[in-house]
Amino acid sequence: MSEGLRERKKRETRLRISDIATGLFMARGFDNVTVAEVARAADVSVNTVFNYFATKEDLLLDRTPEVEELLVRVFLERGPGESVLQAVRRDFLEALGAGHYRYGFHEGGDVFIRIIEASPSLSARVREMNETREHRLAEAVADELDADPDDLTPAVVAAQIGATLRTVVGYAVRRMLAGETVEAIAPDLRRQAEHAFALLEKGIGDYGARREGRQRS
Amino acid sequence: MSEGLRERKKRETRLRISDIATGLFMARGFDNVTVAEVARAADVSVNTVFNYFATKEDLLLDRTPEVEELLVRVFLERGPGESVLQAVRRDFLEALGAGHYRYGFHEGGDVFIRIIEASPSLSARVREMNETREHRLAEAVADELDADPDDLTPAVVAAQIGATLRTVVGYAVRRMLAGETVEAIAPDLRRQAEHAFALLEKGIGDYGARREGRQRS
DNA sequence: CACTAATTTTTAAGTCACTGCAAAATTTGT
DNA sequence: ACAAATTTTGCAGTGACTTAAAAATTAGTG
Repeated sequence: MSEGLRERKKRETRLRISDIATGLFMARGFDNVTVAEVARAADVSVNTVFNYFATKEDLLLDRTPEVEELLVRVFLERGPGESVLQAVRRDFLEALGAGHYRYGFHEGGDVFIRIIEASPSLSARVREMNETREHRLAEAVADELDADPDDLTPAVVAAQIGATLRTVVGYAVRRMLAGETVEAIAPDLRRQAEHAFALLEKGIGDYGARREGRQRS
Repeated sequence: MSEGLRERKKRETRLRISDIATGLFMARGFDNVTVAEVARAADVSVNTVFNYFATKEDLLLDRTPEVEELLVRVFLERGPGESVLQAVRRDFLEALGAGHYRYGFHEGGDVFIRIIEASPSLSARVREMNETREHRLAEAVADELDADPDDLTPAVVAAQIGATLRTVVGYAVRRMLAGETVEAIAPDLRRQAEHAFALLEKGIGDYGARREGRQRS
């Protein structure tokens, strides 16, 4: 009784709609494709589309939950003695080195970036995503360090880390929009990231560092 | 030949629409008021409303340009030896002390905050505003220090300052939504701001400090 | 004042995301 | 095979926003 016909069909339909929508968006841009077209191409009614996806933006940005939890995960899985900032920087650089570009959403290359950058509503969505990503991190940090509810430090640190990350990613985005590949940018990007995080680290110090002999993972 | 009838009427009409819209939004919330209602109350057609304001959000957030240039102005007018961060912090604390709450948009008290917080599209607009505010600051800093185009430092610093500011303001907003007045929050807010900026300062140091004998204002 | 050009306002018709609801189709368990 | 639960669809909105052309207003000139 792992999965009934109903569940399977739902999963398939959802995936089909999302895939077809993404394809159309890539081919013609987000704002030049209507939900009705997506529905027609996926052979469902418009209402069914909205049954699976709350907004048109969700058709493309379906993995936002993962992105929003990314920093929390990195924080919770950080090594002994590693500070919040150290963990994020390490994970970012690892991702960069491994070619897994999880910080620029999607491994699809610059196609997604172009779609998002060209659409105001998608850009707005990404900003929202960044915000909640920082809020989640702040929560997690405050929680694990059981900080005083009136202590803004977790929120400040999370926001500053998020700001740094966004700036560095923004740099990469700009160069990718100019036509360069991730591989071509990587060395510069690494340098910029190290510099940007260093700028922040001297201020944050070891705040949030997990104490030795108390680590989780 | 200071101002013809036509210009005066335009100015008046624009102001009337904006004022009436703001009044309606305050009374019944942003999403419970249609543009058609605003138009009817202002005794113009819907198209005239859109003639003056590009979006419904602009009916309320009409002063965004000022907010977006705020940090640039503070930066450009900073005193001798004062760093970017020092200037922003000083201006923020001055505003707080003087009761001029220009960092929490509008002196109207918590009413605006409530309207904005209750409306997703307005919140999105505020996020966008914050972003361009940081971009403007980054531009101005890079410009005045004539930084290398590949130097991310101005952008990183601007983003981190913006993040800090947003966090502190967010703290105030939360307490105001809980019913407290600005005056009641002020002391805590001051302390939090000093702490948050201190957190950042140790990392930023004197970056962006105007060199002695070279100031502008 | 009269008359024309420029500008603003309105009217009308439409697009598109998204909602609510009831009917129809499908799946499930028995 | 039948009834209950669930999913899909059709239909009729709502509301922000666009476009284009007609109508009203204002400006400038003789």
